[in-house]
Amino acid sequence: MARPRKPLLSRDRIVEAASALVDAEGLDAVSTRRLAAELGVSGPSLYNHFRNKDEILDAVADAVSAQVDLSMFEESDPRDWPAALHDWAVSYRAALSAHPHIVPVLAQGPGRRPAGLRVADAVFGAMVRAGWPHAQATYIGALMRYFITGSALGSFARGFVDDETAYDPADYPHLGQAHLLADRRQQVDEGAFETGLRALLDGLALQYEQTVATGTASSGTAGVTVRHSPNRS
Amino acid sequence: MARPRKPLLSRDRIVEAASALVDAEGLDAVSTRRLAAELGVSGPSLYNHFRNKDEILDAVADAVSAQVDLSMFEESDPRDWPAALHDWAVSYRAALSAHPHIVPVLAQGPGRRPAGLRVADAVFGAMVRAGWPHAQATYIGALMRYFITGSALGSFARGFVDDETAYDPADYPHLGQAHLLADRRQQVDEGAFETGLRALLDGLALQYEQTVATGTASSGTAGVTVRHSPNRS
DNA sequence: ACCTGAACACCGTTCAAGT
DNA sequence: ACCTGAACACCGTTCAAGT
Repeated sequence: MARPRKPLLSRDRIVEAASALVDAEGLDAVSTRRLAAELGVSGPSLYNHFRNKDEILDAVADAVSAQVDLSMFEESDPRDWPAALHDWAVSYRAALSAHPHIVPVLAQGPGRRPAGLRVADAVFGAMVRAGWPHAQATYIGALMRYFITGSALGSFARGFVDDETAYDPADYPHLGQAHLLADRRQQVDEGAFETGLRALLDGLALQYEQTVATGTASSGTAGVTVRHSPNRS
Repeated sequence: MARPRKPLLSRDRIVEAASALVDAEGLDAVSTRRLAAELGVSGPSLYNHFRNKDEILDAVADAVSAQVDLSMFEESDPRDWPAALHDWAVSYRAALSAHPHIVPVLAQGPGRRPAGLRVADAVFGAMVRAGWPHAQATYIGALMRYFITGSALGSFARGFVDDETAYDPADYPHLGQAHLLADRRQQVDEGAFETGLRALLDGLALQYEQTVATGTASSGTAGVTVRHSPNRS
């Protein structure tokens, strides 16, 4: 069985199998031999479709980026940019949370990945339409990505170990044992993400008021359009 | 030379050599054999001092965390918490930027790493002293870490490739070629970090006013103590 | 206690050979 | 064009042996 008349592999099939493997067993479980076996071929076959293993993992990461919803940037009023950013951030985080093991790859800059670049491009375009100067629009895309990928990667939930004896209260007087319970940790992640996202958007709205809204054709000067509730408690 | 009378290795010596190797050639360059060779011993010797390779990399990451300045949380007025958070964030980012290759390890939650936990503990304690409820103080420590590690990890500067043909303007209409120049990229990282940090702190100050300052013994109700300049442009 | 060499079960990648 | 087995130069880790 040297060359079959119909190709056994395709880039899509490889990415699909790699994604499943990453999700099920983590990044370390992906070896070219193991992945090939999962696809019923021998190891070197993969090199007919990808230049190397890193390119496969990049494609897996990009498939996740492709699932990020970008529709809010086209559909809504450009002046609702905080609401659009909010919804986008939530969708982005949801996509990453569904595939936590690939986040380390995805977090390392957009690189050459098309879907990652498409995301960056959409945010930038929407911020420019909202009236932000080009430089600031770029910053916003970057800083939002920092926060979102950082939260998906450095989650409290994954960071701690389920061994209570590992954290001596004498060493960390403020880190109560309560933080170390598994379900409490997930609460921390949710709360920290929501709190941080709200702060980020409120802070950006403040900068918008001070630099963009004043002196442009923008309708009202006060309150901008902070759609997301500024405080929920 | 089976066992020398004076040990050839120590945890510190191993961590030092591993740090140097990571900084010079990246994470992939660190193999137990290579690291051992650098130290003048054979591969398996390392296992007398660390349980496995991951523990070595954890120790390298923790050594970076240990360089983060925490003095601002003890020295300054607790009500100056935004200024303290700001200075801490800058110091944290500087420490990570000096050792970019280990950030992926460090970003994956504080885990068992003592210095990482000490950082989390210091921030939490300072926020509680500033009057934040325990839950919010935890969130602040987590969300700041998200942003800082995210910015160190997903930097624009490292994310792009120095091959102009890789980015067809037809595919990404808003991503101007100017963004793709190496020095421009570093500007983006700096600007995005500063803009994001300012937004984060402004937004948190807003939440502080609305939830903490009102109804407590806090001195003034308006303005809190936003030391960092709210706008520099 | 702390180092060694040998060994085990793996890796990523290249390449000539097959159709 | 697309798959194969063989081969190369590596891995992380275990373990008996040495002092």
